[in-house]
Amino acid sequence: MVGTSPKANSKREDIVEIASRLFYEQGFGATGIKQIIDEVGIAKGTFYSHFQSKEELGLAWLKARHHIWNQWFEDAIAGKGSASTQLIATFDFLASWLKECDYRGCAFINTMAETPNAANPMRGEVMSHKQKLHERFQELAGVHCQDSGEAESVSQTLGTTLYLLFEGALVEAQNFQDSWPIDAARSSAQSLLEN
Amino acid sequence: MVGTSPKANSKREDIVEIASRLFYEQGFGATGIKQIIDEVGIAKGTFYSHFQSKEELGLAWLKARHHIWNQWFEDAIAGKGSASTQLIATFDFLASWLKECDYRGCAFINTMAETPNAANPMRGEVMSHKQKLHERFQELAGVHCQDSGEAESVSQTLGTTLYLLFEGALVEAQNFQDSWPIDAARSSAQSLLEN
DNA sequence: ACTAATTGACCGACCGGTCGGTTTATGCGA
DNA sequence: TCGCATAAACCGACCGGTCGGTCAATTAGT
Repeated sequence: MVGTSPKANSKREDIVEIASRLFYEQGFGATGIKQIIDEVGIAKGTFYSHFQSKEELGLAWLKARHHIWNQWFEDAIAGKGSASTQLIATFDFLASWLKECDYRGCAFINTMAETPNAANPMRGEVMSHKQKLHERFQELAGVHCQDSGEAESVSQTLGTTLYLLFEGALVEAQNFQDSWPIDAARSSAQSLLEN
Repeated sequence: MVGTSPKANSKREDIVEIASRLFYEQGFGATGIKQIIDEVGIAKGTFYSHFQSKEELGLAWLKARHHIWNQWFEDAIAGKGSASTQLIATFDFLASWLKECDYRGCAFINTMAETPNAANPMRGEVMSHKQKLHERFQELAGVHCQDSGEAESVSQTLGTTLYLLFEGALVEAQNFQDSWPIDAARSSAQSLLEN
């Protein structure tokens, strides 16, 4: 065989895939290496031949999570018509995603919560992820303001406000284990978007 | 002496006080009993004569935190004039509090993040705290709407929107380790309050 | 036969929690 | 005021288990 037939996951990918699920469901700190290697079906030493440390695996998790989550986000708003329709669709996406994950919340926010040390590299991944999401909201708001003839300065403010509502709804849905905050945020967003 | 002169803290209060600081700064899961008793200056057995378990101490922490934080909140908005002025003052309070705690964020949100098990009693404390804060925002919004002759149905929506902005700003200030989200939320709130 | 990958026993440190023993405080009869 | 019994508070060694991480030995692939 040249190159292994059905392109099975590499062992490193297996580790990241399984660790990602456990880190998200249980938290990074609460998940031990033992559980990860048991579920992957490898020995401790094999794991440490792929990763220098648990933290390196944590970084790989967050990097992968960033891409997967962004994909979900973009898929959910793609081809939804106008920018304002897309912005509203982000709240529908939020509701269906959080319901599916049983209101476990955002991997990045949860990780930041258990990472008080400013020097922890995982913090950088959180900030970078949120930075890009914020920019995406501003981009969508920018298109909306162009569509409706608003000033550019307004779009910055609007994008940030919608982003804060999105994040607020996300964390409150987790706190209350219910989607009512998302419904409320969606309504607020609708009011903000109709001039 | 009748009743011990300067009314020194009871040992149980000492434990809660010190544990509260450590739980908040480092996280509940990341803080060990050992560190708590060392800093209080008591032995393990003494601790377990005051608390059945670490979780019971965690509950005592959150209950105490609820009262202390509410006090901060109320003190910061008391005597600020109209309800709309008070609502804006909540964002000023948010900014000064988060700066003071070095953007460690909300003890309840952080605890929820590291508590995926739905049966964990600490979750109830989080939900109860946030429920009351949400109600407080709705109450303030209700007064504002009365002042400005708005309908009652609007005040519910307004209170929830401001609450979501408040919480969103709180968690994003933590993510970015900066107060710009609070400034942005304050501006949004101001727009929402001037009809 | 040689190399690369994999193994799991093992390391010291720490986890939450228990328990038998010791110290300290109190009450009381004399 | 003293001696003593009782009880409450406190102590820290110790429990089994888990933590992240290492490494010499073994296996598998070529």
